[in-house]
Amino acid sequence: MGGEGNEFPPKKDVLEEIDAPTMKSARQLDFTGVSASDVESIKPPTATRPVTTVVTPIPIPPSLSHASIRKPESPKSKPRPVVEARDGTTPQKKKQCNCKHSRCLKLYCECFASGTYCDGCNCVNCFNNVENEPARREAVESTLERNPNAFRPKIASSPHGARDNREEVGEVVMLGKHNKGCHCKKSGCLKKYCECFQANVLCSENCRCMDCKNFEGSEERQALFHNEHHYHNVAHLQHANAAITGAIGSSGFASAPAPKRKKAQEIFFTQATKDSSTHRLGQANSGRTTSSKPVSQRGGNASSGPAKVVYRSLLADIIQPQDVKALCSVLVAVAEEAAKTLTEHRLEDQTETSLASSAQDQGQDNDNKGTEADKSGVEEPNSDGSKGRDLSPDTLALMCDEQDTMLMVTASHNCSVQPNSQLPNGQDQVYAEQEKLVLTKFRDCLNRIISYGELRESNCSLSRMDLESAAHTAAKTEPVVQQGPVANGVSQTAKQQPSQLTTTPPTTTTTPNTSSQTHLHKTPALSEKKDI
DNA sequence: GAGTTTGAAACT
DNA sequence: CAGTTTCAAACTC
Repeated sequence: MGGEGNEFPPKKDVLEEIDAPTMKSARQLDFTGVSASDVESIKPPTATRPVTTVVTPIPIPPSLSHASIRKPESPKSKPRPVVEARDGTTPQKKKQCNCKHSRCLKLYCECFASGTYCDGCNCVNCFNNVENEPARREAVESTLERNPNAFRPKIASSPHGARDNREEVGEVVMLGKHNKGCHCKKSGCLKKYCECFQANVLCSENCRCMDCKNFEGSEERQALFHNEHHYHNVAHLQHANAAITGAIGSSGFASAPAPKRKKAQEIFFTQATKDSSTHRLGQANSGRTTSSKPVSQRGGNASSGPAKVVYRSLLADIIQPQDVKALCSVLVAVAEEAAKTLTEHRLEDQTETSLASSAQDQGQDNDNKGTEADKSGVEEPNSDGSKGRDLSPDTLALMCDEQDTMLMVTASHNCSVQPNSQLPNGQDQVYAEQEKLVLTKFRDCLNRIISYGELRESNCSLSRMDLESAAHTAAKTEPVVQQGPVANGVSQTAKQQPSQLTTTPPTTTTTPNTSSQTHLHKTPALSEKKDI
């Protein structure tokens, strides 16, 4: 009838001609091909596991069946071929189903859905076995009729290709995405209810989930992984990273505090259709307020995450991009100044000593100027007219870096920092001195930031103690001071510090916000700026 | 282990 | 296509 039944051949007939060419076989191949190979290749150590039973895909059977089917035979033969699912492709774990009402002939049944016979399952009234092959076939047919992709792997291999190394989170690299996408509403896509999460892939534009936290850069997700897998070392490293990114903080560069980001990002990057963007945005919104963290966490499922520790750097929101820029400017200025004074000294010395050498110096100096000028198309970031007169290579390097970080420009060739190759006699000493100054300055700045972080930390603990002690010893006289460790000079400053900190409950480490930002501006880095 | 929650699949 | 129901896994207690 209607042509080869490319898509939906009349069942009965099909059943009989299945092994024929048409789509059936194609489907099978697809199914087996993908899942099998993928799975096989990805399958972790467990691959060793007795390749037993399961393995076979086969939503359909005739020809294949004999080959692939190992039969249910051994009811217990395979004690949960577990494969912790976190392998990047289709879940690929041969689990034992517990179906009761579906006869294991619907996609509800994992075995059936994965194209395998039930084997050693705990199902009731199971028809997903050789004995009931006819019924099974029929079921397969109708399932395919409903959804031709029903038996195809749900996870498409790395569509984003590039992502690879970016997101490792101490976990298996995430590849691919769910073909259909999930539709989660309450799980935040961080529980196994979520098919994406279960398959260990990030949610994608295919998803229509709400309040999704299964995206690249999601703090919740990372925290989850850390907690789950005890990645001691990695965890530390990533904590550090978190601290760093957190410090650079909300505004300027991506990573803002709001998780729901990824999707939006994806949209931008994929220049996505309005469509998807609305989706994403919708999600973002639907997922409770933007700064939702506190809210969503509490509001969330009672379970609210087994230990959903969301790490937030104490420096979060403190350092703004403009601060970084300012710092760079400062350093450049320092370098310039140092170079100026130092070279002057040097010139004086040299003129006194020998004319000959000075002549040579000048020659090279000119050369340098030439090259530096060349290099520094960059050169006037400060625009204060001081022109990089004699900017050292290091300074130039700094400037290049500055541009790099601030403008995300690949300075590649511009930054061809020639080490210390042909430097005139004393020149390298000047550079060395210059470098020293710059680094010192930079170190100072970092120290201040660090101490500010410590200060904040002590504030937090103080406020915590305050709350507690306030509850206990209400009208007592200043109990505080005894803060253990950091108390020293810090505690004092701490008191002058943001009242907000003392008022905010411990949980609110997540809400530094505006006020704290302003603090920063007058705290470490800034005073620095003023100095200069 | 029982009960609840969740989201996919199936159905209308 | 949207809304509802069914189902089994995931999760909680």
